[in-house]
Amino acid sequence: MDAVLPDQGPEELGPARVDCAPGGRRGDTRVRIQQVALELFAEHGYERTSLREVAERLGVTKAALYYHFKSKEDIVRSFTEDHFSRVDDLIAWGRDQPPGAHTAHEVLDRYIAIIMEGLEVFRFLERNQASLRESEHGKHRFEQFRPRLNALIEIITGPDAPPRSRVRAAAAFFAASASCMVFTRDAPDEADQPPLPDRDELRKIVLELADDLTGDAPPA
Amino acid sequence: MDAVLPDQGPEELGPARVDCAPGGRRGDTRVRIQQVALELFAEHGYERTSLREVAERLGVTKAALYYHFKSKEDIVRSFTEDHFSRVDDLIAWGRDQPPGAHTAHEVLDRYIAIIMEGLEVFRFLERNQASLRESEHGKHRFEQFRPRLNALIEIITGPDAPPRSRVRAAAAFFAASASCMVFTRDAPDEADQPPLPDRDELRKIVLELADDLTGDAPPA
DNA sequence: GTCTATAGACGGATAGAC
DNA sequence: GTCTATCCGTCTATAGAC
Repeated sequence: MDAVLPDQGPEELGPARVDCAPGGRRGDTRVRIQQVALELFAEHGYERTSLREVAERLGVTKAALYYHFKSKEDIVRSFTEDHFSRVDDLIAWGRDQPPGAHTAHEVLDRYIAIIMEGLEVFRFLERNQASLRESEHGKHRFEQFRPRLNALIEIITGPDAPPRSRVRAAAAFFAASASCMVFTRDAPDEADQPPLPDRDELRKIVLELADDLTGDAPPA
Repeated sequence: MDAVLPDQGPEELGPARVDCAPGGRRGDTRVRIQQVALELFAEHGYERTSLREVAERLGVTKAALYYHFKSKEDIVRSFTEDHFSRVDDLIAWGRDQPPGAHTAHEVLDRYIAIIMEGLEVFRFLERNQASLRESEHGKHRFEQFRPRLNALIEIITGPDAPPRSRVRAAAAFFAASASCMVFTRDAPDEADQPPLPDRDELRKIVLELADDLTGDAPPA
């Protein structure tokens, strides 16, 4: 309902991930809610996960969640806005750079870094696109992928690029993010036959592949 | 609950799309339900779309839907199983071919054809991954993407391929399907600034890009 | 800061008339 | 084949005690 949200909790989620083992410190309830909610929303789906389940997993009641967050959507916003901010910052940075292959490479590299540091959030966004598209009264819930993708494409290709260049640039971002998701262990229980590359290797492979997509000459 | 589903309606959904203009023929209620449900599930999300909405859009009542389909999930199954069958057929075909670059190219080409002919279904699957992951009692609702992706990768790369090849093959499929989705008009209302390539051009661009990802030599 | 209790709405699904 | 009416479950969110 409200347009502005003036930071309504004790502390905000840090750089993408929080470094706390499942030990026993207190005062971190808000963060624990975010972690559990993100995990369940990504694994079982936003709509299919009730706040009762989140609360139970935390050993509290539903009502406790409403002390820390004003709604279910608000929990989502709390861990997605950081991710979107990073992409927005990247777009702003990219627009300030001199156009060319070097900037394109740098943007892809930083984009991949954002994805890999916020993998859980990205997984959630990917798998719940339909739930996040629009709120019940026609207003946008969260700013969408599309405008950001277009902005990133334009940084890579420059303005008024031919369709082929634009599609390939888009493909680079799709391939990069999807590859990071699929070739990273998701739930520990899944028995994937093929062995996964470690994260550094994966990152190198993905960056190379994205460069191949954006860097080459027009067709013969 | 039941494992087998012995075809429980008048006619089954034809090859991906049905050729009927919005005229006034009858006896097609089952197909109209599928079309409307698919459209709403893809646009607003599976969980967020109630059967009441589907029925209202069709000018019938909820109960009428239950004459044609035994549950909400069953509607989804009716238009997704055809899509998955096509992919499974492609996998079977690919395994019968002699391994090599030519087969890889053919598989990618046919995969892209499947995506582009069933774009609405694919859009639905993509945007509702979380809803389709598992049913409430731990059983798989629909066979998943992952095993099929692995099978396709192995056809492209051969068995025991190094991570780099596997990631690039996967990226080819991701990039191909996502590009088809994004560079095809979705809802007619959206005002996309950049002009879209026509479908034949898009298909050529996407196939070329997928070939680039799978076809080249190992790194220097 | 967390609890109990409940309001209030809406969902999927079914029974049975026509 | 479609309708009316309804059952029963679950959900988000809130009120108010401690």
